[in-house]
Order: sequence, then structure tokens, then C-alpha cells
Amino acid sequence: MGRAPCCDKANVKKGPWSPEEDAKLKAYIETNGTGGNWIALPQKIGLKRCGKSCRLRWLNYLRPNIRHGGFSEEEDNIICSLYISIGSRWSIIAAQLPGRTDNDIKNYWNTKLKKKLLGKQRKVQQARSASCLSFKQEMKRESENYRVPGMVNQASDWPLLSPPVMPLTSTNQDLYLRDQDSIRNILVKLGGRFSDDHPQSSTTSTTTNPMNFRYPFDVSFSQDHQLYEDSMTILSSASSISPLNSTCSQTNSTTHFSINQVGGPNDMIQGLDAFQAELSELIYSNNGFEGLYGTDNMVGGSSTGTSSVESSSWGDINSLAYPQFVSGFEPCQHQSIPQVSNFDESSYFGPQ
DNA sequence: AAGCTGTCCAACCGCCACCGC
DNA sequence: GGCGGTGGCGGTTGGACAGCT
Repeated sequence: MGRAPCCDKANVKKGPWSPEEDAKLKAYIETNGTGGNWIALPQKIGLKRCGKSCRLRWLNYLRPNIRHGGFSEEEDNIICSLYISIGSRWSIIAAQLPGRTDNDIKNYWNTKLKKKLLGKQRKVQQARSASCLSFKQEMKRESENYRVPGMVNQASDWPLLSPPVMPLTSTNQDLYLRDQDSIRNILVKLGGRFSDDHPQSSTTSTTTNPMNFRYPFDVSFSQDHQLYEDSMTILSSASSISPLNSTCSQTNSTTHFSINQVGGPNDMIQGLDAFQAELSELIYSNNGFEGLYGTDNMVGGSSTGTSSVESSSWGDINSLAYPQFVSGFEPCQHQSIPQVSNFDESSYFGPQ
């Protein structure tokens, strides 16, 4: 037996809202509020609409200070950062963008941002394939020089894929730092505070990795419950993308996070789904977020320029670069910090 | 001008979490 | 603890519109 419908579907109007319906709903809510019961609201004001439909209409369209369209580059960055960190948690993402609704952001992502990023991803992929080919040839030469009896020469069997494993060079250290800044800015917007902003903090925790790459992040959050929950979710997820490990402790009024860099990009990739991983790799390997925008403005610019990218289905993406080596990622809720699992190279590189 | 195709976005659907009883 | 009602959320749909042939 299925669950009872929330309203009598037979007597409920569907489809676009008329200006009269909008006016009725808006006037009522502005004077009386929702009364805490959306289901009963349409009956009260004589609307033949489902309560859920009223709620959606109010939240996504009639509510004051709603902005539609015209996403700025900064908003793009925030959306991308948060998508990489927490996935399609549109309501949380929307909470960081005043005046934006989750529906708007979701639509914007699905119709524009995703394609924009995919376009960049394709370019990177092509560049990678080219560089990987020359790397293979180099490896082949090297292996011929250093052939060990009984050792299989695997170089020639390598797939035309470059792994999401990047040594920490001075270049991508900069990229890490730049995206640390992105995540950091979001955390600050969430109400977080970094101990290196306040050197007097006694809980500062600085960890040095073998490459002397330092993440002196220690974040304090106020105790606003929703903010706290959201922050925990985002922060813990952000720690997945940002090769960090997180620990947190709670005092009476403040939650402290110590985010310690413990590994390389392997850790970063773990815990993300395929596209998030691709996206994050794209960003880290392609000039950070700036690399996503470059000089060709694919959004809002040449909308007529229907590229092969735009016409391809999103389903292609997940099959493009990486197999599903990431699974079971659960965003951190409350204080349970997820432990990253060991990177399974065989599942990444596919059958040898 | 007409038909076709692709894009955008408002709205719907179904699932799940929460809350009060 | 179980149950029903409700709110909230993310995924999906379908109609309107624009651009192309």
C-alpha cells in the first residue's frame, strides 16, 4: 500500500501559476504568514493548489529578495567549490548565495555550469592524452635502458589515462593554496574563523607534509545549529577535496576544527564521486578556478555556438576518465568524520 | 514560413527526515 | 517504539522559446 497523497489530486490545479493565484498567495503570506501548515494554506485562501506547490511557488518565486539569472563569476566559483565539496546539496549551496534558490542553482548547474566545466574537462583530457603519450614513449626508452630480468615492462600497457595523482610540485602547490583559499572563503562565509587570522588562538595546529607544504588551518565555528551542521558537512567534505584530514573538538560555545594535511592528492580524490573527482582534478590541474573561465566565455556568450560538448549527454562524463573507484562516500554529519579508504590503484587503472 | 532541434526553467514527483501524538 | 502528517530536498519532466535549416 502506497502512502496517502498529500492532497486530493483530482481537485488540484497543476501547471503554471496565474498572476491572480500569485497575488492571492503573496498577499496572504505577507499578512498572515504560512501558519506553519502549507497543506492547509491553499484551502484557507481558496486556491485549488497543492500545499507543496504553494510552498514551492513562494520559496522559489514570490518570496522577497529573490534574484533570478545573472550569476556572477564569484557565484560560479562558490557553486563549483561547494559542488566539489558536498555534491548536489543544492539547499546548502543556496544558503551561501543570498537571494538564490536551490531550484535556480540546480537549474543553472544543470544547464550551464556543468557544460562549461565539461568543455574545459574535455580540453584537459585531450592535453593529458597527448602528454601521456610522450610520457609513455619516454618510459619505454627508460625501461629498455634499465631492464631487469623477469620484470614485466608495464609501461607499454599503460592506459591512455593519466591518474589523478600529482606530485606536489611548486606549481600545483600554488593551485592547492588557491583552492584552499576558495574553500576557506566559503568557510568564513559560513561563520568560520581561521586561527591564522587570529594568531593568538591557542588551538592552532600546523602540520607539515613531507614536501613542507603547510596547512595551518584551524577553524572555529559558532554554535548556530544549522550553521554548525552545514559547516560540519562542508568542512568535512572539503577536507576530502583539499588533501586534508579533519578533527574537531567542541567547547562550550565554539567548535574547533583542525585540518591537517596528511597526504597527497590521492586522499583528495577519495571520497568523491566520479564527476566531483574529475571536476576537482580539472581544477587542480588546470589553473584552479581561473582555469575554468579562461578567455572563452561559454556561458552567456555564444549561446548559439552549439559545441559537441554541449550536445553530448551528461552520462558520457562518468565514463570518460575514471572508473567508479569511489563509493560509499558519506558527507560528515555532526561530529563523525569519515575516514577515507585506501586508494585502490587496480580499480583506478582498470584491468592490467 | 514551416518544421525541426536544442535550451531553459518552472513545476511536479517521490523519497526521506522530523515531529507530535 | 509505531504511526501519520508535514516539510524539505533532489531528480526529473514538459512546455515555452530560440535558433537553425
